[in-house]
Amino acid sequence: MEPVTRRAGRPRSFDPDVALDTALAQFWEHGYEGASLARLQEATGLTAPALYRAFGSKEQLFERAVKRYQDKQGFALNDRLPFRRAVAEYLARAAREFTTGPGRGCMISTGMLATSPDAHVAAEAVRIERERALDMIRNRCDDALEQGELPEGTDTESLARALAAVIQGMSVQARDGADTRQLQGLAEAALAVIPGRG
Amino acid sequence: MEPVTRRAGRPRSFDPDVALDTALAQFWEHGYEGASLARLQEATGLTAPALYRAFGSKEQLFERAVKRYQDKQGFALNDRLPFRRAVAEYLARAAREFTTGPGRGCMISTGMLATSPDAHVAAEAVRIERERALDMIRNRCDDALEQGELPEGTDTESLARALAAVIQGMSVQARDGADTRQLQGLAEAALAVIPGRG
DNA sequence: CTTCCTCCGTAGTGATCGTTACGAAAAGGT
DNA sequence: ACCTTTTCGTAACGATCACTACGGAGGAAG
Repeated sequence: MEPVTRRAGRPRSFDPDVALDTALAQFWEHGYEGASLARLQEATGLTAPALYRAFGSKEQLFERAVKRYQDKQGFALNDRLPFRRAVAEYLARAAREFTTGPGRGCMISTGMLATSPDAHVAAEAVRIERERALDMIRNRCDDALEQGELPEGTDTESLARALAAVIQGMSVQARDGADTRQLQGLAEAALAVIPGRG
Repeated sequence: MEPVTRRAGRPRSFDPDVALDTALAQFWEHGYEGASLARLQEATGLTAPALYRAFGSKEQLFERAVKRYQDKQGFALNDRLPFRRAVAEYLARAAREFTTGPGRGCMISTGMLATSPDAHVAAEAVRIERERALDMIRNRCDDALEQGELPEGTDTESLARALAAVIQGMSVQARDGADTRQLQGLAEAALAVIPGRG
């Protein structure tokens, strides 16, 4: 009697968990469509049939990867901390983890961003436009600071990035089905990022 | 002499500007990769060679569409308004326009989100996770309100959406190359959305 | 009318997509 | 030894991708 009861049949020649982690990294970095099966095969060192036997389909592999991502990287607002502290830690952790690890950003928030090779030029085009929008916001913040509309010492770079993030988040939520009223409420709440009497 | 000097050769049988608007709507709704050439052909009523003669390539068509989007839908922070008012109008306009028109959301912020048919299941998977994350945040906000950590009458739904938007925006900016320090600054600025003595 | 230029759409191109049929190989059970 | 069960990888599958060669049609110029 073996310590591990092994069912009949030829044993697997690879560890599915390792393969899943590798696939997760690919999905995280390149998005769902950007992580083609060819890429997944090369990254995992497995053949297509091996992946399909282990995970069923690309969709199911992605769903498994999302679950795995939540288990490893996911985190919630700390219930034991005061609310403000909990949010602060939450955002600080995001700032760290979005810029380290296998992929950049959050796999849930931007896991469907196409970054396949042939979408590279198009992705660059919109990235540049986002940069220009951020510059526009930052310049307006600088002007406001100069005109005394913002408290002295205001970090306009961070304020501009926060405002840009609000817009970008509104766009994500609009895609997810949020209606005008919900986004309007979001916008009014987000207005509080502007420092000063208000 | 004609009022409009027309160059030699067979004239175009369609209006490129109309075709561009139609293509823009497709890109806006389905993203770059999701708007396949077959889809663009069906939407515009043009053949593939016609599109290529007029715009060069799919990439160039997309870049033209992005420019057109900026011309039509793009807007800046109003320089003539007080800063806070300008931001308020900016966000309010976003709330309206992200939920109306040809596509949902902002084409610049989320124009690369894959929504092609075969990515639908995967997109739904991460959408559900975003919903769960939003629920988690909203519940924590409700708890905070009950415990007196937030001012009475606080709109927890809007506060939760604003916090979720910050995370989603951080993810976008991380993908765009923002570093940990920049995101940390963003996070600290965004912390001001939490109402109450701070 | 002929020539020239441009646009027209049919009918393909090769590449890549996700997926799988199938025969060989490697284990357990009897 | 033999059968069963499962995994192995080769070699495809049809569909779709972005893209284009090419012969014909429609206008302007000589």
